[in-house]
Amino acid sequence: MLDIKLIQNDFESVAQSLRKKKVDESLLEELRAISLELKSARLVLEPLQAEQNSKSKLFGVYAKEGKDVSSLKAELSENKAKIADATEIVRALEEKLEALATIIPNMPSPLVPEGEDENDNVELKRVLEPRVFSFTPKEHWDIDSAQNWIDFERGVKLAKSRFSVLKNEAARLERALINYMLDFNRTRGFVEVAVPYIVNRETLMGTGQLPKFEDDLFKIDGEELFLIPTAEVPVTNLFRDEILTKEELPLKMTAYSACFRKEAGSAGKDTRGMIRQHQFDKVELVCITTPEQSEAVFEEMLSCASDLLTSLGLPHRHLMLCGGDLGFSAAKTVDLEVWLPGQNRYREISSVSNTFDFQARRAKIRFKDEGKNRLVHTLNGSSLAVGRTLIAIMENYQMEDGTVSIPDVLKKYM
RNA sequence: GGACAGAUGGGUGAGCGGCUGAAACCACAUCCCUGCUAAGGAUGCGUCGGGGUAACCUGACCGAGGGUUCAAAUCCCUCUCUGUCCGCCA
Repeated sequence: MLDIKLIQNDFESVAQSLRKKKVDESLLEELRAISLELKSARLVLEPLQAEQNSKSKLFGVYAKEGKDVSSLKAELSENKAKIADATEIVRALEEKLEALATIIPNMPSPLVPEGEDENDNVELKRVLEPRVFSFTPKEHWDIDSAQNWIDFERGVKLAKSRFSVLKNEAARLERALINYMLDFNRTRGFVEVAVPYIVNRETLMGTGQLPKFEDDLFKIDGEELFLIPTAEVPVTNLFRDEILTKEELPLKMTAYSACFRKEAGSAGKDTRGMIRQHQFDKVELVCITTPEQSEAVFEEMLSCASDLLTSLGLPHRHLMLCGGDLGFSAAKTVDLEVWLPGQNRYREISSVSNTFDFQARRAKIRFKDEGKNRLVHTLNGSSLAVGRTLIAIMENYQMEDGTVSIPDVLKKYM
């Protein structure tokens, strides 16, 4: 959620910033109008409440002293009706404000480049040279070994399209990758946590998936519960409604989880292979920091994910997302794209974002700083999407004879 | 799923329909003492918001939402969650 006060006091800078993200300015204008209306409506209500409070206290005193209270009682009853009207006005405005404030995305950081979509993202750097093949590398589903590793048809039989089954080395590689990534992150100071895969509405509001993106989530029938689209949701919300101490920050956490996404907007995209599934495994990084720490921690997370790819021998590049491609909650995002020789292109495998205080304001995560409560910054990043890492290994480590070799660092995990 | 009990500030935990935003203790912060010493003493200390340069004034909040009342943490209703016992089950 954006800072309503900032919208009231410095509308132009908020509007300017959100233009980068292609936000409809009329929404913002409306939000400001309602917030100001609400302010004046409260100015009507509160003196009435103050009057009611003080006179009700008097009532008690009079009654004890045996004085006549009938005229006072009449006044109070009359005032009570006024309060009811004023309260209704305030309540309705609060509801409107809430509805609007929760669907407006975060402001991009000033460092975020202008741009419409993914074509305007800015490449920051490339790490590792793609391997030169003496044969034409195949896409992962065409590699001979894959016939024995991934069963797409039976995944569909069990659930529906965009589900698959891993077998043999692929199943073991998946498990090895998860363990390797968690251990790697632990050496970088991230504390491992294991969290629920099903969460409630408040939790999803906290990180920004709700109310706007309910269509992207799998909802449990008959319950107000949803399958998590990423471990970012439960891990960040661990501290919802809490006031932390400055000393315990930054909190650096890592979690493995399965992730569930409806992929509502991507019909027909990546239908072949394992790139885009309804269920996938991911190891996530989540950090909670003071505003002063967040930029440095962002860099730590980014290098953690990038070094992980490097340690696996996977060529990749860093992309700074432009305003138009930035997610709802993010102020700044750097994507890591891994080289897929079979597809002959880079594909997203990790995304590291700083949301500044956007999620913290929604989730009410604060810390005590010299007696004052301040909002924390929250950051999240994948490290890495496990299924895509598996694909990347298959395509980058494929041999001419159709087998796949295993990166050295993973051998002890297999 | 059935029966009962409970939900109060960072924690434990009092709370009679008005004098309670809330005792006490712990934790924490600042200061004092250093002949009660792994101690003693003083003061401060909930959250969010409005007004004011400031001292300060003021509204809401005691799981959530309704209701009764001039007045509700306190009474009534609904819901959620937690605990205990029973049932079921990894």
